[in-house]
Amino acid sequence: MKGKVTSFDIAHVAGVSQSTVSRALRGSPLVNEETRRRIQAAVDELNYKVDKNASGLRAKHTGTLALLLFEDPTADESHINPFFLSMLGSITRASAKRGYDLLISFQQFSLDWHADYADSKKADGIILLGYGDYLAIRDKLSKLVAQGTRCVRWGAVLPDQPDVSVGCDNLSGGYEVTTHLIGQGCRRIAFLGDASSHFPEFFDRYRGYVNALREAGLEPEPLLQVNGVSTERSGYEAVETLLARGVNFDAVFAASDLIAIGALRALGDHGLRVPDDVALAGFDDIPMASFINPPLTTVLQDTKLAGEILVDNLLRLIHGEPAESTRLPARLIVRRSSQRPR
Amino acid sequence: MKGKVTSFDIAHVAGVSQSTVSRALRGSPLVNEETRRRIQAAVDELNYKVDKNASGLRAKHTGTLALLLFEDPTADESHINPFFLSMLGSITRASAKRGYDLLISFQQFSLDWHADYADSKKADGIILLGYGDYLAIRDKLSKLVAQGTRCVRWGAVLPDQPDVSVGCDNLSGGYEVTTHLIGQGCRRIAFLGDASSHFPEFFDRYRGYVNALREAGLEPEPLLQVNGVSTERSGYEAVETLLARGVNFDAVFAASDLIAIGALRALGDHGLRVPDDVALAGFDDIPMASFINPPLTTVLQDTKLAGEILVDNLLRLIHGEPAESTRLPARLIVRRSSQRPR
DNA sequence: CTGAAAGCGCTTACAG
DNA sequence: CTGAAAGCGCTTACAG
Repeated sequence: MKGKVTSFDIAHVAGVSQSTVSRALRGSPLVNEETRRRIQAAVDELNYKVDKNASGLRAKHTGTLALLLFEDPTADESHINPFFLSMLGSITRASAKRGYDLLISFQQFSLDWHADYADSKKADGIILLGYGDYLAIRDKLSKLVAQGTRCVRWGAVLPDQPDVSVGCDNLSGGYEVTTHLIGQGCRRIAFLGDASSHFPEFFDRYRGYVNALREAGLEPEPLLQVNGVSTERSGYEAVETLLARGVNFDAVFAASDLIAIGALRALGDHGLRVPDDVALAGFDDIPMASFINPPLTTVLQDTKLAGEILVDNLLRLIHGEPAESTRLPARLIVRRSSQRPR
Repeated sequence: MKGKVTSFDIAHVAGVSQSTVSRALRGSPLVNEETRRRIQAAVDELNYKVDKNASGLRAKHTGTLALLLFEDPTADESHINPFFLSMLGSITRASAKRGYDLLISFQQFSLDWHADYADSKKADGIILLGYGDYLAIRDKLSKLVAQGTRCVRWGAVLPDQPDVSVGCDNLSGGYEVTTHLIGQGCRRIAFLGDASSHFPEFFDRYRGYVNALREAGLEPEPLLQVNGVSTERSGYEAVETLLARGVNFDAVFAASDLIAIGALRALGDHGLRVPDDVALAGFDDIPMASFINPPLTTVLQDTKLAGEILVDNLLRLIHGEPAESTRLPARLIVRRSSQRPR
């Protein structure tokens, strides 16, 4: 077909200079209303679109945001954590609403993800999303920020972090779940999930759990905590570890819903009924949580709000404005899995 | 900080011309091994990345693919169909593996999605994904293809379609589900989902259902078919419609798992047990399908393979090679929801 | 195998 | 309010 239509073609049709076309299209106030109208007419007629590469090259910004979804390498490759999937949906909508495109990329946690995006001018800023070893990426984060890369992270809000993050109030979430389990009469509550500063979100949930126990006059037992990442398999194995230890427990607080779902299976396979023999609770409120049997008690994180704040903070950074890390409220959702017979 | 590092900086450090740097980086065979090594060293040292905007502008391609996920406007806004989410995951991985970035965009079905992407040179080609009224977008598809836009679609493979698509064998999927239900002793099988050429995937599933019925000497009854889109709400309402019609049924074949899940709830709310009173089957095998109670009989579509073929076909189109529409096998997964007591 | 040079389509000072 | 012109950082004929 005929060559691509450029701003020069528009200029020709509208009887103005190319500079004026560019100004009009960028919404500059310096353009006469009548002129603007003529240009718009030509644009519509020729179905013209600004070439993003050219404008990006010249103006040094791209109008796109990059979402790096990094996954724990131990996770099952074929399924993405549903929780991140809903974050992804909400981030996509939030950026679209603000006129930005979203580039998405799945990263193995181990790879050199930091250099990839903003550096090559594909995006104006990046959003980091995923579970993983925080301590392992901390230095990269610092370097990124020092280099002037605009980035925001979904995850724990820590006192001395180098970057801007948005996360949920994991501490109070963990506290509420545990308090609820105690209220159901549980006294020996296991915690399934890593509990170290490598995984600060899980750690905060764990600390909330410890706080609740202590408040009720209970002491946390090391044998009741089993490390694990956010996968069903990990949850399944954690329960088997617990069982192999021969320790008694009347409730399981899983650090994520995926862990809880795996735990539920393992409990069932070992003849333990939920909630009759063991009360169970998770964290995240993924869509599946309300569909499993019994429906899972868990903690809802507001992904819609999170996506919007993440994008807003990133845009603020891009525009050179200050942005603050934000901790979103966590809301306990009680379902059947934790309701003990009285 | 110091200005951005460009290919000229690399040329300077490596002691060659900028053209040679560009050639080396693009993998041209015209570059001496030793020269290439020097250039690579300089690239590593300065942490240089090719500017995508500049290369895209010059070379007229972007190295990115766009994924347009369009949703039925009637669908619940906050949740994306889990099936498309897994397609999204597999498409993302497939494009990454082939060195392309993925731009994603959620479109309201009604909007002017066709013009948005390839036109503005943001992507080399687009992938269309989503349920929706096929007849309504057909003209747009034709126009797109006529304009020379490279695009592939996930969906029904139709005899006279203007574009290249990849879909599953919905006809045989529908046939197998229905045959299975008949094998369980069901004789009055309801079909929940639109059955018209507006929704060719559902329609093919319906036609498979009809074929299976006829083969068994049963005649499809209009009263046993209820229109609906792929949402839980729609499934819930479809069952209520069925009940309101006062028609007898001993099985429900839902055109998608989401519909089946809604139907399951409605059946339960009306005191009907699955599978004892009514056998139930869905389509898609979303992750939830195996977690609900009872686990759902459904049809598995291989999303991993689908994503790869979609991307491969699109790249073929981009490179000016011919690409063929592909129909993927559908596999019946029998779970408890359809197993009638004998 | 390598270099000098044109040009991709914009944006944005600069000069009216 | 508008135009002429420079230049963003590459790729790719063209000429050795």
